[in-house]
Amino acid sequence: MEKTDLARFEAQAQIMKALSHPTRLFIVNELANAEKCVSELTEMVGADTSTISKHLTIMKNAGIVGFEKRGTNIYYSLKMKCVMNFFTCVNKVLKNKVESQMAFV
Amino acid sequence: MEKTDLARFEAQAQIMKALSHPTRLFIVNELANAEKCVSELTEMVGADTSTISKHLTIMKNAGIVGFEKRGTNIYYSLKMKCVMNFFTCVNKVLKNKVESQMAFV
DNA sequence: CTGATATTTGGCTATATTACCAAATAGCCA
DNA sequence: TGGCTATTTGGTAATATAGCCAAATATCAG
Repeated sequence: MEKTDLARFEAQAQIMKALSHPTRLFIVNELANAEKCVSELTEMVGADTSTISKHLTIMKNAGIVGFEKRGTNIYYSLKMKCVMNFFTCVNKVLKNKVESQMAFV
Repeated sequence: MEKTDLARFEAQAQIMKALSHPTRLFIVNELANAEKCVSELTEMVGADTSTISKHLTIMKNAGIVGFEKRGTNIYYSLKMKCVMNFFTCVNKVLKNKVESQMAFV
């Protein structure tokens, strides 16, 4: 594998990794509808504020979400809109998996 | 978060996770061109055979790749074709990241 | 400035992932 | 059968990730 290719795959993998956690996927789905502040997301998820903050930092660093400070709140929004199309693709794979499991019944 | 939603996000996260490693992304890209057996991929990556085998198992379980046994070889192929579109999306994010870093120079 | 709220950061523990080596398994051919 | 090649599986050590608590930081209202 070429060195430049490796660097590209590592960069891509970092973005994929930032999308590889149930809570972060939940957040992405929420932000697809509307921007939300940390406390709103915290309440929706039902975890510690610091946990949500860290999840948001990971996605912020990956370039998936953006943020805007308004007063004491920080509003996060979905920057990577195209990720929503991919979920359709992922759901297709899940559907196939379910069907192939059905075949054994 | 609803219980059924959580289950869906967990399932999606598992697929994303299976795509969150540079070596696995390399393999996906190779398999997009043509099916390959484990030893071919092993040579291309330059890692231990068992390492590649485990990467392939992860993607097989996620439903990302399929396989076919022919003689002593096992040929892996890309099942989740739509993932290739997503790489375009991921590369857009990377491009934005590079540009926003340039802004500081 | 003080107190109250919102968010991030540091520290710690538990768990998960990765890579390599060694050994097991499977198919093929002499 | 016995040996050869291809692949998977088990074991282990190093590293990364996730969650919570406590503490730090920032903004606002009085």
